[in-house]
Amino acid sequence: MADPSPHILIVDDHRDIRESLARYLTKNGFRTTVAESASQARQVLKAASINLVVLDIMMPGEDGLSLCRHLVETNQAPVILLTAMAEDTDRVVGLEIGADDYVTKPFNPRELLARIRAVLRRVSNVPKSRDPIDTEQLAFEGWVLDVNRRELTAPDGVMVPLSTGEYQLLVAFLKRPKMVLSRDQLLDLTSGRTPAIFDRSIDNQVSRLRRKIETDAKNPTLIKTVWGGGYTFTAEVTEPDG
Amino acid sequence: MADPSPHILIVDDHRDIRESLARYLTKNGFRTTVAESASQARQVLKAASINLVVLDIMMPGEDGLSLCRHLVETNQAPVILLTAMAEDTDRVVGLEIGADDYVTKPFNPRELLARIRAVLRRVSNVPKSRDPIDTEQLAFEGWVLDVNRRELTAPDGVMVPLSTGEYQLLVAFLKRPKMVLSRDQLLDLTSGRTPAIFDRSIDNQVSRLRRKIETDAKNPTLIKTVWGGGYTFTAEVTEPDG
DNA sequence: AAAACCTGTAACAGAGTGTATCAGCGCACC
DNA sequence: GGTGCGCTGATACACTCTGTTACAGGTTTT
Repeated sequence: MADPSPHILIVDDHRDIRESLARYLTKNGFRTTVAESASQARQVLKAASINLVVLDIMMPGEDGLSLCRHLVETNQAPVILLTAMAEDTDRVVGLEIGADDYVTKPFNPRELLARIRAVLRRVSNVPKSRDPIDTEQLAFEGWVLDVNRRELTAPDGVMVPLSTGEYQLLVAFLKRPKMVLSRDQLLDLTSGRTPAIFDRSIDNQVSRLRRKIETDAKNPTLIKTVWGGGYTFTAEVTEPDG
Repeated sequence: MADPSPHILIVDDHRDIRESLARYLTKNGFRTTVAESASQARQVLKAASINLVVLDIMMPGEDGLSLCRHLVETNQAPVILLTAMAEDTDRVVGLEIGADDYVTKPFNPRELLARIRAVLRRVSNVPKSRDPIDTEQLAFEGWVLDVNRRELTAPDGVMVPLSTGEYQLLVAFLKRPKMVLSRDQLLDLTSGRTPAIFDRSIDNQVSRLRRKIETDAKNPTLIKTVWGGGYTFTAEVTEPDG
């Protein structure tokens, strides 16, 4: 499969903007998908592999900034924000949150196109400089996590492959060592799912991850349970390469 | 709650940047304090122990560079400079003065986060806070409490796992050795609950903790009952690591 | 000495947690 | 386009944790 065209997700509650923008981008060689709300966008992001999100800040329901924050934190895709007004506040907040660029409405579609290309060029050129978690490796207690290969090397040299879910869970822990993370937080960080009432999936993933990284699963030392609170990753996290 | 995270001081005259940055860093596990001017920053530096300063160069009143020079000369804390424009001059001057790194606005907060971590790693003199509970371990009468792992090692080398409640209770005692703590105080310190009238939960937790750490539960030597007053932790608490 | 109060802890119940098991789903591989 | 396999969420059940209650002491007050 040789370099398919980038897939852009357009999130805007205005039908006009969504569709004309989609048409314009498609005509310029991108694949596009549209969503009219943040929740719909989350659906799409789960189902399809998205290379970039064009996101309206002002939307009914969940705010664009909130979705943006989620995308950045989970490192799912670069984001270009659409702001209704040229408000410096929005711009600053957006960039602080981690959006890659922003465009003020009404915008020239050619300008947006240029910025999309610029962001895609930037992230493909420097895909590893975005966050320490994206860089080479992480280590804790003698373990080494190869972020690219998604596998662990134990202190005794044994290699442990991780499933996608286990990897995401471990990364969520490594990003926030020594913090107590509730099941809802972890669910959001790993899959972006909305927590159901009787959702024990995080418990299960923790159990599976423990089985792989704890020497004694009955007395876990790395992932501690905080009764009534969630879980904590207790080890010191370092970057052996820098 | 143990909080061993580095303490970052953010100095910027723009409220937006100050606060969103503080929020972002806090969410990523740092303690933060903000200051809107160099003079305010000097106040903070006198009062609190700061591990790193994020400092805007362009500010009304005393210049950021001037404060930076002062910090470097007195060796108080590493500095990361925020420069409004990608001006090479500023960069050179800043680094010559002795700043540890610099970031140009508008900046990606994740980049700043990465640089903060890099600088902290480099100086690696992240001093332990003065609060003994923030350190890795505590010891009393031959016992060693591993704060991160939330477990005890008895003088004879036997490991004793603690439940969350027992751990919190023990920490509450260790933080205030030789003080008489009422049940209400302990309840607040451990769970933050409002004391009910016939609340015997602390009695029970004390009983359970005694069963684990006292050699003779009938004649407790570590946790003494103060009749009509509460409980006291009597042992000397030390920090084996320093 | 009797009454009132305080404390220790066993016993219990309800909520929280670990994990075996299973079914559905996606995906690679014929 | 089947087919098999691994992954993941749901479910169930056993087990743990913790607040409540009850009761047997002990201590103080009257």
